[in-house]
Amino acid sequence: MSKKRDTLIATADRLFYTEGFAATGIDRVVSVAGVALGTLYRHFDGKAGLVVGVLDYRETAFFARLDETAAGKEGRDRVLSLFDGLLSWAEQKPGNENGCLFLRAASEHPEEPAIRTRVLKHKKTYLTFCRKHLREGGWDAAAARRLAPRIFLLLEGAVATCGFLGNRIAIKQARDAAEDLLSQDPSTPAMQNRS
Amino acid sequence: MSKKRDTLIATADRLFYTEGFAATGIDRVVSVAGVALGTLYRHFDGKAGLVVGVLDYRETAFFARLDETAAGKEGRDRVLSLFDGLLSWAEQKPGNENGCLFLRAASEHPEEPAIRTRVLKHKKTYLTFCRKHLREGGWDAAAARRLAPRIFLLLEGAVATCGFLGNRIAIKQARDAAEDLLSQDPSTPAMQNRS
DNA sequence: GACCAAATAGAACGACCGTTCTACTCATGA
DNA sequence: TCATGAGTAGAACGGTCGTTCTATTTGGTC
Repeated sequence: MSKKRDTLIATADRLFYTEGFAATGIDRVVSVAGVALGTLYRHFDGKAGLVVGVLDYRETAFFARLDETAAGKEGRDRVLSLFDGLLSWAEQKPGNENGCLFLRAASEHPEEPAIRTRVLKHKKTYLTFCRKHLREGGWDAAAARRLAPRIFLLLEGAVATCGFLGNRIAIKQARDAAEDLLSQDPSTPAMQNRS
Repeated sequence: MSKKRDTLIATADRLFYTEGFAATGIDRVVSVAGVALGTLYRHFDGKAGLVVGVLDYRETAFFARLDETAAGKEGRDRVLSLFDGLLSWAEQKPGNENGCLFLRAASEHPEEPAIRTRVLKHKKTYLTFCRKHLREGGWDAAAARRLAPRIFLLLEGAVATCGFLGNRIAIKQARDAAEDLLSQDPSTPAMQNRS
């Protein structure tokens, strides 16, 4: 909508991720963004509102990237593409190995209901997103419901360990584990076709 | 060593974990601990020193718990006991679902070398710890080196998702995945015994 | 009893924080 | 033409932060 608003979100997103929420002052955000302080308060409900705005922006961009990477893939590849999309997202900018911004936002604002509920909503959406890709990959509803939390856990584990193992290795480990997990499960589409 | 020092660390550990590092002031720590401000500065090199002290304390307590849980277990159970130990650690106190304190410390102090190197050291120790348990469970050096990062990733993923799925479910998912992963690997001790 | 290290309370510091407010500019459209 | 809404610069606010310092008291140990 508003150009200034977009600039503020993009700037805050970058600063929050590289320097942390508490360590990034509101003055710093507006100064780097080249926007007046009053403008920020016109668009957002204080700093907490800005944080929520950043998370909204992140979520749509992230899931769009995953959908983009999954386009055209079928069967097991469609599920594994979640890891490929995550890798492309993580390598978007150098130094993108500081963990999940949503979890960091929640842990830095334990008493901010607006932020915590926003993070919870994101994780719920993420889990549903995994289940949807399993369905689209050929798994039935029951299998998708059973396997989705495992895929989700591997994705979250990959992000958490990126800072230590590096993006490439961490996500590859998770992807390989997911591959084993999918091919070993008795309800994989391949097995269903065989019977 | 010093009783006051221990009290400060235990108090800071609790406050840092439940409320975050930046949100927990030094005044708050000494007030809750019932210790004078000067005493804190006699024992620690400022707030950053206190953070490192807390991480040191956490690491020894955590690995001690894992070793305790692994005692007497053999083969695959010895490796899977890492997840049981993690669960018992997480359920030690109610509300212990706020992610890994080490990763949170690193992400809240991006420009504090003492803290970041301490966190890096911890994760390296953790990975080595996983490898050691694989060796003690009967895997050879090469297999342990190959499987350890995967076990590590599952453990980290479990901690990351505890806040969303709950301790019990998150750790169970990770444990089950590890079980599949170990039994599927061609170099498991059980397979070696069979040949 | 004298000594010394540890612990205490509390003030003071400079710096930064998030937020609010005022006064001014500027473009757009009725 | 002028009313309106968005943006700007900058001051001011009360508060909190981490750190340092002083002055005093405790608790053992020679």
